Amino acid sequence: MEYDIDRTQQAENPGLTMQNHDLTGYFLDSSQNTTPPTVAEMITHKAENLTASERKLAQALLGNYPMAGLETVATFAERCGVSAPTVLRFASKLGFESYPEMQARLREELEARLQSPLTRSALPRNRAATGHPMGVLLHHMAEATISNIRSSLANIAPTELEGAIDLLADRRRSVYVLGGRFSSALAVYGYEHLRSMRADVHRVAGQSSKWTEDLLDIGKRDVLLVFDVRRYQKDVINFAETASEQGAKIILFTDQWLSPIARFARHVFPVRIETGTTWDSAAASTVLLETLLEGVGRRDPDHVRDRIEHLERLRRRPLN
Amino acid sequence: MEYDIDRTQQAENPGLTMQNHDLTGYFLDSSQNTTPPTVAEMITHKAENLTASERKLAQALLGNYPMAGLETVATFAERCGVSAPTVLRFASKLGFESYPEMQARLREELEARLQSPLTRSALPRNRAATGHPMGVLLHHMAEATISNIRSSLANIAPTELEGAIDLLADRRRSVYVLGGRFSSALAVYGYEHLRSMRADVHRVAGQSSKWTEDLLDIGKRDVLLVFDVRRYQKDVINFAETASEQGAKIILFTDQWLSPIARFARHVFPVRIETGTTWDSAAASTVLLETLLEGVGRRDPDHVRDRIEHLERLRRRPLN
DNA sequence: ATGCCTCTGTAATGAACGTTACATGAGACG
DNA sequence: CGTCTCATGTAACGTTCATTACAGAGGCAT
Repeated sequence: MEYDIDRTQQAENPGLTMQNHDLTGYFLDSSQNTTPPTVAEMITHKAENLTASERKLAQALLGNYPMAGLETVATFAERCGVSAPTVLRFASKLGFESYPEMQARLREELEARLQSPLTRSALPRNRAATGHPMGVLLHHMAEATISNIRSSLANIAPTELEGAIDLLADRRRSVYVLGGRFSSALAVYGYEHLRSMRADVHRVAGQSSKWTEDLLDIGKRDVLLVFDVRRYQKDVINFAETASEQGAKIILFTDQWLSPIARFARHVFPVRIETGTTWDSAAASTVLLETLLEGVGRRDPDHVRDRIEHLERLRRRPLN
Repeated sequence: MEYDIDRTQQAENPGLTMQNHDLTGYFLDSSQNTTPPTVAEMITHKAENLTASERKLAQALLGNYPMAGLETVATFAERCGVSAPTVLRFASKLGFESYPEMQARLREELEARLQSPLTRSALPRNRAATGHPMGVLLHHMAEATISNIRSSLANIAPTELEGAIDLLADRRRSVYVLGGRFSSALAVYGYEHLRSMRADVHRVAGQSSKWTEDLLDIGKRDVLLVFDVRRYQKDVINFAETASEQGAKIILFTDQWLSPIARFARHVFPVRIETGTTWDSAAASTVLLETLLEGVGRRDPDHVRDRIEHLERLRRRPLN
């Protein structure tokens, strides 16, 4: 949903430290060569300058890449029959400030590699099949999204879903729905459905300065359904935090790197959002939301049916 | 220099001490299963016995599997908003003697997965089999939606998509976005994206009596992007008809039975919306919309990039 | 409302870690 | 043969880690 200029997310490790949302550097150098070199590349690049012991380390790392480098200094050194300081000198010679920094880089590479097993392979396969570029795009988006849906929903614990349903189906609780810039569409969608199933559903919308008024009423019996994917929005986070402090139960839809709201949330649903294109996708989130809503509806089908019938009757008699 | 076979140095007591965590039933029923259960499976197995905080950890780990579990206790805890001891209790409840032991297991899984190049994403396979009703629902929704996406996008003519992209990417045209009750979420989503890519995008929203004011300005150079699925909304149809009479080009997202708007529309995108549940699904429409938006973005990537960069710069300088 | 019990965070502790300074050893060249 | 240099290991340091004990908080049944 948020524009993800930096499609290959290993560049700045989006979730761990969401420190700077500065994307200027990316734009300026314009070319597509923005991904930092992999550790493997760094090794081959520096290969000639390595000493004998360091070459042993290099070979071991490349041979069991990248897992060997994710172990402790002592273990890695022991495995290769060298001492700990040699490992540190090795890392430093590659250009890292510290050993943990090298590990962080290795982890990022690994994460990127694990995240898109299907996404990456989807595009090359069908290029021949449909000659038209738009046909290719259609197919790519379909497959990427399907991959996201599969892996997202497979990773949702049924009991977790059930817990969220319990909260939303509890008619004694008020429900507040909130989303960020792009995820507000999900908020709208969830709001309209909940509204058709139960009373006392509120949408937190408009200028964020007006949200404060909603905070007035949120108490410990209430539920906040909030959508927040990268890049996580400050105002949304603050709202959730305050609501949490006032005792509200929070249900969070976010991406796999977890919005900071996850800290206050009672139920967290991480969803895959990448499609290998410029923008992130809301499709998998939509499916999960629909699943959640369906679950809410099934909790008390009679009540929902009566309510919708009532609504239909009212619609037939217009106000003006 | 030789690799140490016994990589996990705590293997001195291979399993003697983990008797108290009862896994016997689990091991026995799975026939010739010689490989130890994955951590993911252990989580699923113990899901019901987990406390609220522990469930957050479980969700986070499954959502970013298995990298999240390879971080330090403190980091993992911080990300999920729980304390370090909770993480340790979580690991212990899963049946591990210590946190590093769980990490070792995760590493082994990862290593095994990396070695086979055609790694099927190991995760999605097992969840549907769990008898939990919510697990069944999740699986059903996922498969139904996937089927919708496949058949919807396969039936979209690439040239039709391209025509719509041409209209939306043409910056000389104004764009108006409109949706019905439930499809307004799609309208919001499309609006926000278009808005970030180009100027002169308008959302037709609020009370339908106020829509008339928008009609004042809509002329034959303009584009109406409208979402209308069953049950087709009278006010939306009327708006589209009038816009059409004033010469606006209409792009319609609808379901396979076609909203009446299809008769005035220049580009019609019918999407499957049925999932066999109480409500229709917007997921396939979302994917198609995202495809369309991606296409618009690619039409003039430099302009989009500059615009977003500008937006970022403005964001960094808040108004108040 | 009251008391019990489970869940959860705080704070302290010992161990393991990455890191550094320094000593030792091997090889190169005069 | 001596000395200089670079590679490497040893040992000690401060830091960060996982872990544990304990006390407070929150929910639930009575």
